[in-house]
Amino acid sequence: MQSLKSVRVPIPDRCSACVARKSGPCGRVDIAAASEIASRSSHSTFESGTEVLRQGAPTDKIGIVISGLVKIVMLSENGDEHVLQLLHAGEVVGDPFAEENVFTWQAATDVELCWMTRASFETLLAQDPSIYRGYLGLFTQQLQEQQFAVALLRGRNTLERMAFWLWTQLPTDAPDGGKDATPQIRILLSRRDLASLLDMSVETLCRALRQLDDRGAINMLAPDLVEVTDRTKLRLMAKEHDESVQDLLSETSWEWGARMLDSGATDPSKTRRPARRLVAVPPPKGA
Amino acid sequence: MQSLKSVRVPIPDRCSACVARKSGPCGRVDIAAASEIASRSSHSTFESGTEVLRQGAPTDKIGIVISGLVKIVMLSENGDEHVLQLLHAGEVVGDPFAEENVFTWQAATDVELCWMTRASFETLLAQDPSIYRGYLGLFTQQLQEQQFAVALLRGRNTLERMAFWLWTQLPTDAPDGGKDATPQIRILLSRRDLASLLDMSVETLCRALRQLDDRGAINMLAPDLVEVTDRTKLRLMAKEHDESVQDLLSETSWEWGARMLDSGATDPSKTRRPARRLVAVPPPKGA
DNA sequence: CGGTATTTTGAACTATCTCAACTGGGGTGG
DNA sequence: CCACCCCAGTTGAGATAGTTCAAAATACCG
Repeated sequence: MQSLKSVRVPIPDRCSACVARKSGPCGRVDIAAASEIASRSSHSTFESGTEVLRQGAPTDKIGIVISGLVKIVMLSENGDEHVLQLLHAGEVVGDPFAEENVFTWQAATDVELCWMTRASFETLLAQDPSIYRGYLGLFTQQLQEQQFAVALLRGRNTLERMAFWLWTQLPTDAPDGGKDATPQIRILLSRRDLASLLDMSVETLCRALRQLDDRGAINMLAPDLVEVTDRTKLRLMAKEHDESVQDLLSETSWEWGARMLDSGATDPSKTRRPARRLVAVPPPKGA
Repeated sequence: MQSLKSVRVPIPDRCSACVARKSGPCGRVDIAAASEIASRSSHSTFESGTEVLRQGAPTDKIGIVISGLVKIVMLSENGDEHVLQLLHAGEVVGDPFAEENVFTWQAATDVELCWMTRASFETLLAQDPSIYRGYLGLFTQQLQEQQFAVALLRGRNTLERMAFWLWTQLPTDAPDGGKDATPQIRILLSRRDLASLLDMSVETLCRALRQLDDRGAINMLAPDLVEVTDRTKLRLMAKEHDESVQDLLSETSWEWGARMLDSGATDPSKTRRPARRLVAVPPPKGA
């Protein structure tokens, strides 16, 4: 609806600088398709806290995050909400293959989105096969992120989850540039949202942060600004032994296959949840 | 490698009775493609507890469950395992789009699988576009199941999770056939696996079952056989108010869009985890 | 049948939640 | 400009769901 009247023009201004061309789906399709997308999409903004798509509503459109943070929320019958996942710039809002939204998408900060109707999307998909590939990638990514969200919660206590989350928020770049520089993390989410994402109460979240501070892993400069004073300590407190995982997480790209957790020690003797103890050494009873 | 030498023969015996033709991916492709699949695939069996695909290993093949139960397991560094999901007949083992397996797949019972190398699979995909569609469906399904697994754990205490899981295991058919017949559920999983799936300790799992029995929702006929004496009570104890959800879960089909939880009451005032309280009524302090 | 593995029960312990009170910044209006 | 309120964040203390450890009961299996 903007000022685009031509068909198959070169990519319009709106898109040329867009994140979706770099890391998002638009970067994976050819020029013609990209300009098709451009002509069928439009931008809009949402204030922090606003509902973007509602659970149970028919899936009539999908969007790409241009800026800000979108949270995926599950509403339960009794009216409370569980934040399941966060979406960053370049990621997709809505589930294009479902008939009805399974979850609610809400703006976690002020958000700018690029919209497309589902009908347009499907037409496009039928027209241009190059989009298929981008699509599969899209899906792979969503699946992986969900898997990651699960991995975040399973087998870690509150402190570990907090540490782990901070660990994932660390800027990925600087093993060389700022080796001993202490990186800072700005927490965009409210305590409530973050607590919900990490599946703990707000109070416990505070205490976890405090403890990380007390133990010297971080330094709280302001409620929403954390300085990571000891990367290694943070990683250890996150029960994260594999240095490489954090890098993986920051790649929001289509490429990141399914590497992720690696290791390999498969002790076939125990499948359990708690994982408080390092390894279950059967107590040498008789001896 | 079996005794198939012809190309494009009609579907071989091995496939004609296969579950994958009904509910699985093979049912969604045309005859030619199906026979291609048949010629490129082969069966094998795994004993209960055996590893089918290993976390971290390159994704060289994928499979379809013919019979038995396969569990998706996440291994953590410290050596313990978390069961994330179960796969039934007709569902897909392995992640065809990832370079490396993110998780481990293990036989939860004795299992029969239909294998195909990833290379074969990709060739096939390139050859026959009808497969694409089935594939997207496949992915959608996997995504949804993961979402469901999350929904299972979030916002429910141990008893509710136990009840909810049993609820999902109820046979879907009988609103008419066996209205007041008390359905029985055979628990194929070991206590340990089930506990891990539901993210609780084995002991807590036992106690939850006991409590469901004591309160009259179920009747434990044997450790692995549960009789559901009161469907409604079970549903209520599962904090599941929507009657239809259970049906959805049993549809292992490609069709099941993204219906699932519905309701709609969005109280924008609270985003939290615990959900013990029904609705957060702000205490009328002054009045 | 005896031995081993699984499931179940019991009782102490603890991580996390809940409730309640306190803090501090930011706006508003007098 | 100050007094006030309001809200998000923080801290404290008691309550509790769920874990852990240990032991008994039951099922499984050659």
